[in-house]
Amino acid sequence: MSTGGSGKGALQRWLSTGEMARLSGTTLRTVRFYEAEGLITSRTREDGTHRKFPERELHKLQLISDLREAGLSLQEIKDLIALKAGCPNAARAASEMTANLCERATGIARRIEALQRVHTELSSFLEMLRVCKGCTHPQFPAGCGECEVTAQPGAERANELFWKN
Amino acid sequence: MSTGGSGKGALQRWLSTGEMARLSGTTLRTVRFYEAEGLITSRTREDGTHRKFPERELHKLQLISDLREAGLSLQEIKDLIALKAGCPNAARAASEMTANLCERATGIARRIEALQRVHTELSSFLEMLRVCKGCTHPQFPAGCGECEVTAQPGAERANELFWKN
DNA sequence: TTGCTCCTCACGTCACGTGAGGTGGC
DNA sequence: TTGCTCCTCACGTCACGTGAGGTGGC
Repeated sequence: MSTGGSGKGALQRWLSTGEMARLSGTTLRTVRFYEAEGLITSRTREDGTHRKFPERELHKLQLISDLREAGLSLQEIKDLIALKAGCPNAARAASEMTANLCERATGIARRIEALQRVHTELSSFLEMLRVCKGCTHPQFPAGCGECEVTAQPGAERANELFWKN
Repeated sequence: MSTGGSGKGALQRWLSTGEMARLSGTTLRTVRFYEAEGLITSRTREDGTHRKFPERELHKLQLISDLREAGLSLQEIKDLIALKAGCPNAARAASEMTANLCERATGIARRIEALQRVHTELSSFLEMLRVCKGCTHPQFPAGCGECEVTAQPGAERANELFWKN
């Protein structure tokens, strides 16, 4: 891991492509792809072939990765990054960014609620399966649909999909 | 919306492709694609061309859609659906299903935490933007990196990506 | 005749995955 | 010589999106 001086005498850490991937939980391919798409930037090393990234690019990569998981497309992320430069002054940029990010935040909140519902449903279904683990009825697997155990409340959809056949 | 008798005299509702899409928050294309992939099943109507789905298939579609949002691939969902049929008895099926779903539930819980972190970070950034809306400094946009307002704790990554330039 | 909903190909797209084949320092 | 990490094409994949062109009842 190489270090070098930067402004104000702070230690500037340079990260390799592999370090970027590991520290962000992504892959080599993703790091290179995002660089090619202009989402993060690198300087080529002395050898002229290996990339080196300043630590700031790692933070950007981490947030981009999180936003992708939150459902934003790369184009939407690019648009957000370009938003400030397209505004004539700070007030305008701040209010446009606010409007856009408020929508995103609402979308993410909805997504969180949806995931919590799935998690709850899977938990109910797992609760039912605890009973099924001790099941010795000979009508398995065809008769499970008629079994009273599968009436576990909150697990209806999981039962339809995974258990009733 | 057509109805017809089924066993036990219960009303059997049949849903069109469009109704399936609307009620599950997916698209016509997705409904047809999942049917082609064997994830849901339909009967062809009297006219021989339009699909009709029993209500049970809607519930399956809804859960499949939720699981997709939760990060599972269609292959992983197919494997879960096929799991029971590949087991010799109920106890075995229940414990294999439990092991698999516990992993999924943990993954979903991790995903929820990740989304909550992004949401918190965006909220901190939005908090900062409230100050920026009243900004009249002439150094916009290049000087924002040196502005003390951008030191808002918890919004470091969002600042790097969207604001400091 | 217009409008609505459904249909079947079939090519396009997005965000990477996955080899193939090669380099460079310990 | 082996092993590790990095590299550049370039084709493949997954889960649909998106027209093109057509049907059928109000």
